[in-house]
Amino acid sequence: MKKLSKKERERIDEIIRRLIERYGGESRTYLEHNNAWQLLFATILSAQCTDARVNIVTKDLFRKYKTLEDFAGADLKEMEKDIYSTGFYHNKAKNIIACARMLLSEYGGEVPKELEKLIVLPGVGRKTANVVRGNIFDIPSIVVDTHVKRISKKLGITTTEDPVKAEFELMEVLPESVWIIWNLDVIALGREICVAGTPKCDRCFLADVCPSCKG
DNA sequence: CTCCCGATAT
DNA sequence: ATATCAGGAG
Repeated sequence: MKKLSKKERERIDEIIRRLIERYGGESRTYLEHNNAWQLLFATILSAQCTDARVNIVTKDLFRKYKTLEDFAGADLKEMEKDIYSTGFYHNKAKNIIACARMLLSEYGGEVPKELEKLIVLPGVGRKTANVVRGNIFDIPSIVVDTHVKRISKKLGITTTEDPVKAEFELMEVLPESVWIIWNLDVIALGREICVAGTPKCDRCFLADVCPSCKG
C-alpha cells in the first residue's frame, strides 16, 4: 500500500469503518445467481441498468435457459426479447451467446478466474471480470462502477474519472480485505445518500470526513 | 471520442 | 424533458 500521512490514513480507515458499520462487512453481490456463469451473464446485463431490473429479467432467463449449452444454442432474436428491458439488448444478447460458446469451447464450460482470460470474453471488461473474481473466487478485486468512480473521487480517495486509473489508485490505499466490500458498500451509499444527482449530504454519516461536503 | 438503449427518478 | 443506472466495444 501507498504510504500516506497518518491523518489521511486515519481518515480513510474511519470511512471504511463507518461504511462497514452501516452496510455490512461481508461480500454479497446484488445480482442473484446460482453459479459462476449466471453471475457473469447477470453482470453483463447490468451495464447501464439497475440491478433490480437485472434480477427481474434473470429470474425468467435462468429458468428458460438452464445450462451453458442452452445459452450457446440460443436464437439471437429470441434472446434479445428475453433481455429487452435491460437496454443495449442487441449487444448484450450477442455477447452472452458468444460468451457461452467461448466458455464451452475454450474452458470446458467453466468460468476462468484469471483476469486476462475473463476480459477477452465478449462483453466482459475489467468491471465485470472483477465482480466475478471477487464474488465467485474470493480474489481481492477492486470493482469500479459508476458509484465507485463518483464517490471515491468525492471522498478524495481517488483523483481521476478514468475507471482503470481509479482501480489502481484504490488498490494503493485500501487494504485488500475491504476491496470487495468497498464496491458493495459504496453502491449502497450511492443509492441511499450520495446519489448522482443531488447528494443528501445533510444526512450523510461521512459528512465530517468528506472533502466534498460543505455543511 | 461515439455508439449502444429501456426503465425509472427527478 | 432530462439524468442516471453494478459498462463495453469500435
